[in-house]
Amino acid sequence: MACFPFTTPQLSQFRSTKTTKFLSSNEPIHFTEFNGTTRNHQTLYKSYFHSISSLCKDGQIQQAVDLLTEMDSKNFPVGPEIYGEILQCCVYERDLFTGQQIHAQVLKNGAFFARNEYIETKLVIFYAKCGAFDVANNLFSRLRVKNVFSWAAVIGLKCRFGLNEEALMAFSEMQENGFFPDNFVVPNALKACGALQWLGYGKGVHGYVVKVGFDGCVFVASSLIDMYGKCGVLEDARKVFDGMVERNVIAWNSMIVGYMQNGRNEEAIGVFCDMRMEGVEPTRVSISSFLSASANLGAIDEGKQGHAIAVLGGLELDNILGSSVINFYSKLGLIEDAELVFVRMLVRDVVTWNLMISSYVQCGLIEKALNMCHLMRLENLRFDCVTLSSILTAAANSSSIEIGKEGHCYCIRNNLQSDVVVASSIVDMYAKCGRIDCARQVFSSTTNKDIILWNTLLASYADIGHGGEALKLFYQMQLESVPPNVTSWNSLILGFIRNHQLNEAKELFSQMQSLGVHPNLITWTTLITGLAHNGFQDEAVQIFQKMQESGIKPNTISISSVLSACTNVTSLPHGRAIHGYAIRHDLGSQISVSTALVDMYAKCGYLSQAKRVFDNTLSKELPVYNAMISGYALHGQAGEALAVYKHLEEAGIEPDGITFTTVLSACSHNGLINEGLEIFFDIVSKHHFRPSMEHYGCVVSLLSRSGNLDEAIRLIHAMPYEPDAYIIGSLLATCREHNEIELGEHLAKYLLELEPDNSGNYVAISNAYAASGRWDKVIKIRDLMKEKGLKKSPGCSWIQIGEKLHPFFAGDGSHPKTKQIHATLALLGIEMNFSA
DNA sequence: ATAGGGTTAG
Repeated sequence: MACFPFTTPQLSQFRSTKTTKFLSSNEPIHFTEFNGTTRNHQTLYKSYFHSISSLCKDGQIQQAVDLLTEMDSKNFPVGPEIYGEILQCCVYERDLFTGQQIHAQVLKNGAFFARNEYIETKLVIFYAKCGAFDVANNLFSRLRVKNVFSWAAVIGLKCRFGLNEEALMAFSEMQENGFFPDNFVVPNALKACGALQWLGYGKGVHGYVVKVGFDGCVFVASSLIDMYGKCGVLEDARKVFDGMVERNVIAWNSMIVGYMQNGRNEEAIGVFCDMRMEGVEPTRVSISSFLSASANLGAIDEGKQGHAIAVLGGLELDNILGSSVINFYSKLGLIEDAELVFVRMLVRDVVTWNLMISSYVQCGLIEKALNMCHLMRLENLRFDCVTLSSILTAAANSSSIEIGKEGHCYCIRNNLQSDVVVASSIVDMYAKCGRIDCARQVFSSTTNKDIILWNTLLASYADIGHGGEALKLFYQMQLESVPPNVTSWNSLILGFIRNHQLNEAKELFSQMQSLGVHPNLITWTTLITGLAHNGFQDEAVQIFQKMQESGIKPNTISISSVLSACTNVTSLPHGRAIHGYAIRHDLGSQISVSTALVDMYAKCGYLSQAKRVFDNTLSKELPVYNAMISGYALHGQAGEALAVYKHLEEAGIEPDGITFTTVLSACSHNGLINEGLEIFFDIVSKHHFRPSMEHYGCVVSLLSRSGNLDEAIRLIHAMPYEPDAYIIGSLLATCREHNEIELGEHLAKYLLELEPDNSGNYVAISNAYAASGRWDKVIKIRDLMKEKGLKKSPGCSWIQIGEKLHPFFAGDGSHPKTKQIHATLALLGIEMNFSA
């Protein structure tokens, strides 16, 4: 029998008026059932109740409990409403412990209380709100009389535990049992629909809302906007939003969030602006969503204004808003600003730290990232999945297997390796550290493989040119019901390109289209780069044009890629046209484009034009210097190459191995012995760089070309590498020029012992003989090769010039370079015959 | 009722 006049948790929304409302109501208080009730008792009871109520209202829960204990010790009868009041206070304070004490007292007082509908409902609500999942559900299932409020409590609980399906099942069940959902449960149901993206169910709830007239409730309307937003149906979200008579800031925020989370960042920013125009004060939610949208668009001015609005509005930088600001600055590469915000934040949680760590990793500042991890530990915060995936990415990008293994071990110890994102990072780390075997092992031991995990391994095989293995994986993923997406296809294509199987790559490209998978910018760029690097320059340019015809706009990477195909005089006009396109689309000053342009003009022999682009490049980075230096080196202008190298040093940019190789080879080809040696010494003493075999090779060739054969040989002995075929070959080449026949024979013998099956060595030896006019030896070497069944590397064949046989990088006529070579020789008036 | 971080392809 219900004995308490109101049992509405809804009234909790009007907490401050509740007790007065009760005391002024005319409803009877049913404590006549207690013995010896008198007028006096009633007054005293009322004053106890009033005191407990006020204490509860002020959150003085312990004092309220003390009064309750006092009543109990005086054997003063306690009515259900007092327990209810204290329980409600426990709900507010999320005080599970005290609530449990009250529950115990209720049980102690016997069946009247324990089986009181009001108290039972309150207990369900109490346990539900305190997140005691099992207790709340058990009590609920044992309720004799369920009502809208207890249903609402368990549905809300299931929602908070992310059990959205269960929540909706309960929502349906309550209706089947004849209860009509009120406007307090509906938002929970809608939230579950949004989380599950169950648009149909959500629309059903919307229908119900309209039917019973809840659509005027801002809570319900905001939830509808959120639900449609989460389901990606922004048009319907907008309709609800536009139809609202009165909008509160949450409705505005839901609309902004909806657009932002669906990648419609411009519209999110638009709604934010409308909101300000209407004079609605943005909250932290509005600003953090606005900042996310700005970050996604790279909208630097908007985002900075958002930060300013937050500051001016006096909004405290809590974890979430602070993280959004940091995210904005770091996504725009403004890492110093992100650091400033981070330092000024008063509280920092694991997300804030993770953001800084991943920002550093993305900027390649591995040391700083690891230092952040260290500081984070000092603040007693534990690494989570996100921290580890950033650390593993750092290890992958710097090929640091030691850090990678440490990260992997940490994951195993802390059970993080079952997270698919972490698993993908581990697989990628091992692959990028050259341990494809470990990558495969981790992949196999991961139970829940998602498409990204499959794609990670696929990309790993592709990267090392194992197209066949990639293809196997591609079939296997389909057998395991993971349909490949465009990224999978891209890796598959890349796998064959890396193995120089261009026809297979092109075949896959058309296959994917006939299967209805649309190539994206990356697919096209992969193909363009592959064609350009394998001698199919013209086709690369054609593919670039086809890409534009298919409506895909090139970005800086695809432009750089196609420019790398325009490196001969025939394709230069295309290159110039693309240069124009880049300028028209404001991409001409992008560093990667400038670099490609410098490279293109330099390779085509237009050095002054290359220099012009180089000089007009504002913030120069190492690659553009390297392109310029190698351009001069290629055309024998060692002096100019050295000048650019000096410029680079003055700019305070640290050269890399490629810089040294180009500048050393320029010196070597032009006999600039002093300059070359000086640079070689600088590599070690000034740049603290370990010279590679290539660097030694350049100096060996520099020394031997200038006649210092003894010095060259001494250097070979002194270097910390076993001499490779290239270095011996370069020495061999100069032996003939200096008539060092005996040394040459020695080197040739060494070369064949070193790699008896490398056809390149036979070519080098034969070239050396050709240089000294020993055509008989050239023929002998060719016969030796035939005897051993060795084939020349693709693109190299014997060319007969007059009576003389030369090994030549000319091919059998099918190689794309053939045409070029044909033209070059024709210019020299040389007629030629190719032989296989 | 609304808000923040990590993984794959050029």
